[in-house]
Amino acid sequence: MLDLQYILENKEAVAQNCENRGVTINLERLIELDGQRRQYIQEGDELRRAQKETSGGIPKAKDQDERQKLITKGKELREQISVVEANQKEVETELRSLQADIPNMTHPEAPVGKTEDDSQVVRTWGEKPAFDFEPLDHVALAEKHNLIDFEAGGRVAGHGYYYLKNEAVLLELALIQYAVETVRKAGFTIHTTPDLARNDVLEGIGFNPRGNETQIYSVENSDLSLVATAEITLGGAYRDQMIDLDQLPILNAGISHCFRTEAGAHGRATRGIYRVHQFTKVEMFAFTAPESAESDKIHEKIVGLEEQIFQGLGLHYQVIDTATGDLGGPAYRKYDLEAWMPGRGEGGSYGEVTSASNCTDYQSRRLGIRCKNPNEKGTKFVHTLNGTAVAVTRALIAVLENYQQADGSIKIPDVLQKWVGQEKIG
RNA sequence: GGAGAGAUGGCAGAGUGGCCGAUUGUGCAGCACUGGAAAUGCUGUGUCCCUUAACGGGGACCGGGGGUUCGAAUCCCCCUCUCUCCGCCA
Repeated sequence: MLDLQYILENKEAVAQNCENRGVTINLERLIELDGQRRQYIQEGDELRRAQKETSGGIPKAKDQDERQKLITKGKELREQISVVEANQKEVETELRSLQADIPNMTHPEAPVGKTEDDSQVVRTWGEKPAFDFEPLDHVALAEKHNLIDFEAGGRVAGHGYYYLKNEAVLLELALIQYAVETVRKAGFTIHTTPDLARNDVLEGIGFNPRGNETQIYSVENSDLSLVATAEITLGGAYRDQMIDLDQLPILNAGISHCFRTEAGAHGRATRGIYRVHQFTKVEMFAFTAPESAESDKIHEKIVGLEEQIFQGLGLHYQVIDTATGDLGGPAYRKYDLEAWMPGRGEGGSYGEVTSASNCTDYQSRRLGIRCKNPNEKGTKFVHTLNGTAVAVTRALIAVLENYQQADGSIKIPDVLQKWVGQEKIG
């Protein structure tokens, strides 16, 4: 969330930003509540001061009469304080809820626009493969080579679940190995992380574990949810921590399963494993010093690594600078890689394979992740960034569809062969 | 799952109802001493909120939440976490 003081001092900019992002917020109400809150704080502080004075005078009271008077006064003060505190709490609850609804500010260079179509292609790499035959989509390819069992997934867990089989399993493991090796060489510390997390961690990262539109599976009779990404666990790992400035940037990466309800996504193009309820992902997560220049630099590094991974796989992609209206709440700027998927839609189309967000201090403020500069007074919230190294299902689609051959076989990308242990499927 | 112990400032560690926002040690910063250092001495040393042009003033915070009391780090209840032992287990 944004800093309350910042919101109040930059009302116009915040309002304009919400407008650009297509988010409606009630700033007037927020300002009103802030005023009420200040008033209650002042009243409460004054009452507490009086209470201290009163109770402090009791041991020094010169006689029983004065003593009793002070005790009576203290009782009255206690009553008054509890009323003021209740009012303050009520106001703060509403205030915090409004505050949490305000999205992060936006990078000045991010393209302004309401929808996905306003996003900009920053650059492209590689070329669409030229087939002298009609390419199949990944579902047909998987069926042909016995790589994915959707029926069993449906029987066991329902629509949106699947079993990988045979070389698809080897490809999953190889993609993970390849991603892990790449980010590790780039200085990221690799982790496996919990697949569940506390709800307040989810909220701190910017996910809402409840409600009709939630993307999150929650565990009944607990305050835990299945994670939608290791971003949640990698970011949450430093909850309420103070990080030394000289330890930054911290570059972490994690392998996790990702669980998504995909509520509200029914009826959209969801053939095969493009949109599923569970997949495996290698995620990068960085904590940086709280300066935009610094987090911008790491943002470029993360996008660069994503590109390195997809270039290594030999997959044509475009880099998208996401438009304001399509940014999630925590993102200050977001780049997506969209790889070419020859079997997607009519005659192929680009499909999102990675996403890299700079969330500045939006997540760290709510998670309480701070750093201290020994040369300055006070503390600051660190900046956080996240990016996909490899989301297995999406990468798998791109590999299968781009590497299909005229003879019906599927070539294994060179960089994965050492882990898959063969050069082609079929 | 059962039994017990614990959670206090960067760290260590006192404190069992008012003299405690907190003794002390250590760490850190500054100053003195020194050719320089060590040692020593002195001074300072948290976070957050409200208020103020500023100096300053006020408030909250002893794992978290509630309660008792005129007054709580201290007493009571609930929760979380950590440690030890037992059980179970990949």
